[in-house]
Amino acid sequence: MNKIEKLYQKLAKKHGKPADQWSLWCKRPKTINEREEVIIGAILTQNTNWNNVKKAIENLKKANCLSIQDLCSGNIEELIKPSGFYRQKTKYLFEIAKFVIQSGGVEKLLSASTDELRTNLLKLKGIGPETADSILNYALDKPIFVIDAYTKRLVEAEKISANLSYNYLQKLFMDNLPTDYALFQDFHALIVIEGKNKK
DNA sequence: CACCAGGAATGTA
DNA sequence: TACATTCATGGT
Repeated sequence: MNKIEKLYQKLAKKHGKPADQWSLWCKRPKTINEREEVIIGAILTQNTNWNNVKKAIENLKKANCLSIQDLCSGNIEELIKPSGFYRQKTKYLFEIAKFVIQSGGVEKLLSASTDELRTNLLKLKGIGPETADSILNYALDKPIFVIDAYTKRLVEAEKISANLSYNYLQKLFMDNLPTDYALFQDFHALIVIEGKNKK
């Protein structure tokens, strides 16, 4: 067993099943609506505490705007204010909503080529590597490993690698794990839980 | 009151 | 390629 697999075993044993938001993000299978909620959450959580994102999602839900279609019909800017950066995030949400609709909906994206989809997502304003990969892995069940600030901190702390660049770490994790979207979902969730846990 | 959270775009050198 | 700055709210 390599270092990455050992790390997973360690975290899985320590934390068990992911809770909180992760109970939705790691749910299998997900409904279309749940997948859309994950996409929206992936934008809202950019550099933002999940606690604030929850408020924004709750507001969207109450206003019946928590879906790709309904997103476009409400006063999103007011609703998502608690998640911060609300003006840009409003634009970003419209961008991704338009993209999903023009692609034929989430169900179409489920059968799309991962590489091609990733390239197209990265062309959208407001979608960088982490958000693209969160959407691919958590919303669309694609076998792509998400790298974030917690992953980098943990890799550094565990002295697994000195190179902390996004692409390098993503390849490192994916090369040392079986290609399994569900494993990737759980593992990344555990990394974040571990990071929050020891602060 | 200061700091920062599961990023990304933009500008500068 | 490598940094610095900006975007904004709410928790600690």
